[in-house]
Amino acid sequence: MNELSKNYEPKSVEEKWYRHWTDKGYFKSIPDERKPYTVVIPPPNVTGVLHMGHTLNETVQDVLVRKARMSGFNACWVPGSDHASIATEAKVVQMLEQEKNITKQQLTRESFLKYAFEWKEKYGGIIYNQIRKLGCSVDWERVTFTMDDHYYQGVIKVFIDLYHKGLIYRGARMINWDPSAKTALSDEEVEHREVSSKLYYISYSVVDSDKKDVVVIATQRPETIMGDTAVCVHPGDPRYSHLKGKKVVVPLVNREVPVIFDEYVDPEFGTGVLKITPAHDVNDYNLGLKHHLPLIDTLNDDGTMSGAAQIFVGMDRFEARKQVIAALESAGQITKVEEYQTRLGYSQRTNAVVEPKISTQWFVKMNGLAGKALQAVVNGSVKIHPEEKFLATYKYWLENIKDWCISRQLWWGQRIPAWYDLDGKLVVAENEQEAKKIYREQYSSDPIEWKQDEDVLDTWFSSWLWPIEVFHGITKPNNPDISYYYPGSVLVTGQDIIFFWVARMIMAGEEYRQEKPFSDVYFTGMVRDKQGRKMSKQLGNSPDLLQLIDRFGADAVRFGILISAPAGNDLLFDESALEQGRNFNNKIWNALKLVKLWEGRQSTQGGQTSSGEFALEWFQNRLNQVKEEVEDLYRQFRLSEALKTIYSLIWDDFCSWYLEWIKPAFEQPIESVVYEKTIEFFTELLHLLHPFMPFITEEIFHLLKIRHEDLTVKQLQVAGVQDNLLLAQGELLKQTISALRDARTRNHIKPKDPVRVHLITSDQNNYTAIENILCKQLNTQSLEYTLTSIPNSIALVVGRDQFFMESSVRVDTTSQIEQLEKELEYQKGFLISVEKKLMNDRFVQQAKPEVVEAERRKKTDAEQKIKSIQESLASISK
RNA sequence: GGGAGUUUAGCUCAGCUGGUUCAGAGCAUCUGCCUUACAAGCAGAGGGUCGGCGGUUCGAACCCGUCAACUCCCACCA
Repeated sequence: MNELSKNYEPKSVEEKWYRHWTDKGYFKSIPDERKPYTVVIPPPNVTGVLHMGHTLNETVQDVLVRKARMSGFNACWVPGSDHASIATEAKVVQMLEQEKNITKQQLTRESFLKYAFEWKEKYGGIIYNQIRKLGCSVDWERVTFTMDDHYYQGVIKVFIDLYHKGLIYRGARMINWDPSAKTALSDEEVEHREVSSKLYYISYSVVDSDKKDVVVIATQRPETIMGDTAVCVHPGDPRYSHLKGKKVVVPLVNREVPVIFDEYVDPEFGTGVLKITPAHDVNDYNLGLKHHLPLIDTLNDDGTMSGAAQIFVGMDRFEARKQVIAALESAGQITKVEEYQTRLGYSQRTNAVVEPKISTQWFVKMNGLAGKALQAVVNGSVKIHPEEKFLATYKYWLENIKDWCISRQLWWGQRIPAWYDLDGKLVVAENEQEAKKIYREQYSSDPIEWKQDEDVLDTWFSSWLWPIEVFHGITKPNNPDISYYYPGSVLVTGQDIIFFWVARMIMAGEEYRQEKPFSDVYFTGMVRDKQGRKMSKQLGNSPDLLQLIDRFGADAVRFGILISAPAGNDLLFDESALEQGRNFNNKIWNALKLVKLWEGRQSTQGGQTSSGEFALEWFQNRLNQVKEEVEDLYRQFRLSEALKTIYSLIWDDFCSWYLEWIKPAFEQPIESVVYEKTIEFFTELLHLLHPFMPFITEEIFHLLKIRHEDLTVKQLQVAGVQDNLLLAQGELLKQTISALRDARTRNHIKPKDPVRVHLITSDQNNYTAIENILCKQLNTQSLEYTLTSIPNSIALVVGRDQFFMESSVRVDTTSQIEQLEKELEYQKGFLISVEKKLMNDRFVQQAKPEVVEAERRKKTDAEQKIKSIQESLASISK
């Protein structure tokens, strides 16, 4: 036997096994006669590196996929990455400015895209390397990027299809404008945050009034007054009834605008007068439509004041606000300023304050699509975990959905396949030639100043096809892969993208495959730091995954993140969980070292047969029990529970109890039956743990003995039946050992000090099988049965039996009496409560028979125990 | 304004369809151990009236009501 290192060293092990697995093609999947288990990775954005949220998601997926693979499924996990249009474009622009001093305006579309693809290669590579280091069993031959040629074509195809179905339209609407990225955003890309602001009261003078009459309006955004085209009051507001038919003058620009009346206005708020800026507020826009007001767009695309504003042209809107306030103040037109809490919309990607703006964009009609996606979840065809938490949210969103703005004024993404002529006549087609052909057919002439739409599609307009197009299901709807792998099994993702992505994938699935994209959705929570804060670069609390793997090993990282992650709840990331994982690795490693000591040192006839037998049978049953529990936990997607269960089976039951029970004395041989069985148990434990910690389990699997197979693809055996009596006996044995050890500690008897153990029991047979184990664990020569109590000994009661521990160390009976009395009191109280129950007729009649039976057992048990304790007490007091 | 969730040991959380030998785990704390697998360890211990109040029930951490605190999501009141 070669020397095993003191501690487990993950680095070389992990590298070695990952290469071996991929060399053997274990993670590769092709359709066959087995049932598929399909998982598509939520493609990480190619904007950077994986963070802890990804780590959690990938780990969960890998556990499920590996478990499925070992359970006989044809497991297929598709890796990939997302072009993340706006996020990546913003990063590339930033990089170009900082590193190369190039602005986007200086570049052509083509040269910009070249830089963007270089970026994608670099960061995509980093991400894939991280996935690999983490041990994810993805099929590397299926790597997909959302801008791959086929994928690009698929997206275009869907756009054209929806356009022809009348589900995509183009029009001028009020949209969310990101002045930093200079693009439209969907509603979902806007994050609302509470901020302190001020409410300014501004007086507008009334035209043609005899007296110098004014109306005062309240606004948070004084800089928009240049875009005012009316002021509005409630028709029933007596304070303003005299304004009917009047006009007021917008300050600074001195434009006359009408006073209009609408019940939308809340007379209670502010002064009860609302200024109307239809171009820069959704409500004002709607009122403007209703009352046929003109639009004055006072903002440029970059958020500076436009020529239409007349004043402060070219100045950023926030600076303009200050200037407007100053100007109004010096004109004496600000009557009051109030502190005000409000909610502002921020761009999810650039963090710029979003401006409502009228713009011509492309939209998807959502009603029909949403209905199907709602149905799929409501009728249980797609199951959400944890359901209770997300079902209501999901339903509400789909029932109140608005049309989806899908065009983005960016370069990085699928370019909208629409062509316009000089007059704006448009044709949607796969390519320019096709478009031209259609144009000629429609208008019987060649288009003049023919141009393709400059915009690209929202990233999510490509992501929603992910479960289909990774198998080329859009571009080749009848190919063997899509028919075999679709629909997928489970989608594992963060709850933050339930609307962005999950709901829309279900829509696309129903629309293009007439079937859900997956059966289960497992939502992971958000990973926060120890103090509950979000992980962010600014706080510096987002650890680097590769560094963590380097320090703790991939298995420990997987263990740590998973053990603290109950489904759907946020988890607080703490390195101590990773340490726990690393320690667990060592524990297993050391168990291996122990077992290896016995290699080649077996005897066929040992002296500990009966005990050995008990230990073997007990552990076999315990193993069966846990296997069943774990299987059930998998079904419920309660992975952290499953891991905890296996952890304690290995650490406590296997290492602390079983191995100690069968461990031969120093330098003594082990009985060969016991040895063989132990190897078998160990192997089964590794097998159980493998989905969670693949590297160390594979390594030890091979170190334990020569194998002709690999654990990664070894099929799991179903659990055998369990003998509950034997399991109970095992528990009693543990309890007895602990109680006697406790007595030792309390009486300051060192583990090395020999003791004599006597006991009074009504059933000596209970002890024959475990006698040797007990003696070994208690460091005593033998177990001596007695009928009477032993004076000057430590008396204690375990189960129903009385134990007496004799030692050369002087025994302090007071503490012993105290403890027994405490125990007695508890048992008496317990007995009373049980008796009360049993004397209650309603309980006896109404409770389930098993429950009543259990209570009866508890009663006799308690009575026995009380009797034993009393006897022990009497013997001590003597 | 609407909706959802959380509240159990010092900390982070388990506790499945209500049944006191289930109030539990990990970490932290304390005590004793370098006992030839493991000090990243071993053997023990302490610690909670399960957010407050009320109810249903023979019986509630678990069901219902209510109050309080916290968190998240959604929403166009300037």
